[in-house]
Amino acid sequence: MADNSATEDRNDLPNVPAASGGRAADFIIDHLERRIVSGDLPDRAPLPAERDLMAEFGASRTVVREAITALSNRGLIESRPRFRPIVRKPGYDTALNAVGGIVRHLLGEHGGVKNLYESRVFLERALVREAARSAQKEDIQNLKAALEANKAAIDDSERFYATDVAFHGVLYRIPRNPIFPAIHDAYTSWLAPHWAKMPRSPDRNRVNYSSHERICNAIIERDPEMAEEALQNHLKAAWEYVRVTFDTEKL
Amino acid sequence: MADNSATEDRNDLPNVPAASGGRAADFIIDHLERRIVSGDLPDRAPLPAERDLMAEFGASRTVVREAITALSNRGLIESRPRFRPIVRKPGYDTALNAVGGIVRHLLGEHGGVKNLYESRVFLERALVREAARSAQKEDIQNLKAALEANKAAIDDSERFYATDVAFHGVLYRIPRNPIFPAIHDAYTSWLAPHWAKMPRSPDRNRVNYSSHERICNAIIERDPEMAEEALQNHLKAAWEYVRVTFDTEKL
DNA sequence: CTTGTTATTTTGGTATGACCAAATTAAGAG
DNA sequence: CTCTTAATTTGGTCATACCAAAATAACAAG
Repeated sequence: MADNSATEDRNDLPNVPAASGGRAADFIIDHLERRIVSGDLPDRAPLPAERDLMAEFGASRTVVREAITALSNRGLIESRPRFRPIVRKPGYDTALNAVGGIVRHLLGEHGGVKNLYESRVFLERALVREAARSAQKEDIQNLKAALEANKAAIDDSERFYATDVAFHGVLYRIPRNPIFPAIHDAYTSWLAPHWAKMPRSPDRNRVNYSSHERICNAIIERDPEMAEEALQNHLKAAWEYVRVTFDTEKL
Repeated sequence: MADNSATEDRNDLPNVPAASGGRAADFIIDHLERRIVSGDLPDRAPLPAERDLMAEFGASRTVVREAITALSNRGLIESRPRFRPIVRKPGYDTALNAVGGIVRHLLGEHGGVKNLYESRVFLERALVREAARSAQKEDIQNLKAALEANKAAIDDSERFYATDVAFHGVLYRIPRNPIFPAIHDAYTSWLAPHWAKMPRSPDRNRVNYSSHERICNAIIERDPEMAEEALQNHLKAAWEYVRVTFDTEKL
């Protein structure tokens, strides 16, 4: 029943005005985007079926489909191959996640990994400095707890890695700016493939743990300079370990 | 002439194996992605026509099109409405550019702008500190030049803004890590809409200029502490000016 | 032979309608 | 009330057709 009316509707109800420029999909994209961020389409809710959307917008499936893939690529919806797309309200993590693909490529060339890692060192140096300057009781608490967990995992390299990441994660949470934890997640996920190839051992873990301890102490003693130096040494040492895992190529 | 052969070909030449999972477009996406990063499809070259691509991959236009939009959303190709898509070899800038859409939304809610701005302040504090510690002659030179240009533009608020941005940009280039300039571009473009609404005047410019001068001097004198403080004051003052432009909403 | 104009042909944007296979849901058996 | 099994949605893909804007070829004028 909607078949013949479609061609007619276009003249009467320009539901999808060929918005700015001429792409009809853009209109749908915009509209859905708005409905998602406004919460009208709740997080984790399934997106309306494509056929429903084409009815709602008076557009062809082609266009609806295009809109959906666009939203998907932007991280606003999550679409597994044959399943109904799921609405994903964007967060800082989603944003950084969206660039994952490109970053992965960038890491493949030049000093990609090195650049990324150095930026991380740079940021964390500032973070520990900030921590030493203004960490709250709660932060110190978290730091100590993370350190403790780290210590307890020295003999289990896999668990050690997790607690290692968690320890650094505490640092990113101290400024209480949600952007930083998101960045931390991005760093760990992007660098993970390389870190995975790094040789691990209880011995090595012990060294890392003591570095963490040093950093933690410097923060507790409110010594930014020492904290920064401790962290820099820590990460520089770590770099030497990963570097060898891909020295076959350009470093 | 190609009409009837199409259906036949599918049985003989499965050019597009329903790759991993089931999305045919993924295959094309992967393939093109590879050809782009490998330089086979040179930067700024026009992408082959959709009809050619469907011939090459033995896929329908629908699929080819989907692949193209995906690549476009990932920032690997640039597609203006009715024009031939242009290949864009991804750089760090492309990556950050790809998240622009999401970020713009995040800025709309909560303390979005504040979070972003604070992260910027945080980063730049570290940058000036680093500059004071290890700026090279060339960097100082650039800094001075940028400062000079900034001074000369005090009476032209528009040009002043440009030179202001440029001055800060020099800071991001000092660590010689291409990630930082990209971040700078991202910051300025994301915050631009708010900055544009900020009241400007030669008086205000003069104040900003002298802040820049103070920062520059601290760097030249190799005083990280002073440089950091000068920058922090500078950006904090700027914040007060932008804050009023959107105090109607939640700050 | 360059430059400006006007047909032609490409090419991107959109719409239809049709299939298939996997998902989802409804119906029926145990 | 659970477990199967049919019936129906729904996403993925294809083929085809049109239109309008772009790109290009053809051609006229200076």
